[in-house]
Amino acid sequence: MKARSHHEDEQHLTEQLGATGLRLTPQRQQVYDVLRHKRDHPTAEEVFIRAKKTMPEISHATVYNCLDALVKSGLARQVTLDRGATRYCPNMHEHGHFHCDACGTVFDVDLPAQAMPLPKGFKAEHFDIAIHGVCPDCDQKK
Amino acid sequence: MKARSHHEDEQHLTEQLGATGLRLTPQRQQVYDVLRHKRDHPTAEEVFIRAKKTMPEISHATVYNCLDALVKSGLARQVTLDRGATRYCPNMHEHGHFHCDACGTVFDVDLPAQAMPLPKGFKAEHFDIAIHGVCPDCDQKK
DNA sequence: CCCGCAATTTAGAATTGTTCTAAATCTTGA
DNA sequence: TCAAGATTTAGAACAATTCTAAATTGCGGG
Repeated sequence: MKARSHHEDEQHLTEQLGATGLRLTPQRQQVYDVLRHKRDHPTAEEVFIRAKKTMPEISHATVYNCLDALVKSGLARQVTLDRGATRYCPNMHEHGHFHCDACGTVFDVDLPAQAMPLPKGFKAEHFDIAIHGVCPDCDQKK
Repeated sequence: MKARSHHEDEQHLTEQLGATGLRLTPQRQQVYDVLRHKRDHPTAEEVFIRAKKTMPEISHATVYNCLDALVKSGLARQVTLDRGATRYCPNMHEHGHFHCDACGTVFDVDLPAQAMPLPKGFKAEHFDIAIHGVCPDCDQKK
């Protein structure tokens, strides 16, 4: 994981958002910071709660707006598992998500960069790989 | 796709449910029939509407219960894409789901049976592969 | 064959997650 | 400085799912 200075970070955000026709606002900065600060795949609600700690006036709708903006600009990914709330992940490196059925934790897992062969004519834009199972910790505790 | 007689079908259902400690009820049969009849990855709501055509008294909660029962027993799979409602798929053959961003259709796509290497200690139970892109039809129309 | 228990279903309320609305605020470029 | 467009806000509205308590069903034992 390459570290990035605050300034570089801001510039990166501005660029990526700009390319999608969006602005960098304090709220979007804040939501992005929340995602980067604790990469535990929080739900929109969790992001809302964390963001409020340093930006108490931020609203629910804004968090959804910001998350959507980040996703559209390629700064974050949605992670959907089961029927629960959608989670968000700022790791844009190619990876999948391992969900531990015992403790609920979601882990990023590297994937072999393999071409996924699709039937003729299908144009893939994006892959989402979710794996369900038991993580090492929970497996041992059994 | 191997055809199955109604009788064989019922026996298969009874067995699979039984192995999970569940009974085969008329409602579960009906929900399963709905899934098998039109394999377009319906949401719980859509299953509810279709099931009511031949079983008008069936309730919302029962449809969720039946779908859960089928999933637990390995007779159907959940398909979660984006933030929308969860969809259901009676195809238990190993496959992934291609979602066309243009027309919204969900296609079953065969996957190469490849071992997905996981970090040490992780025990995988189940893989879910979702692919976003454009289907051949929509790609041509552009 | 009937009984009682546990599983299941039911209607509807409650909860949770997400989107919408209209008004206020902020930017940006002319 | 101003107008136009983007963004944020609070709260209502909507959608998806789960819960609840009561009624029904169906199997195993007597």
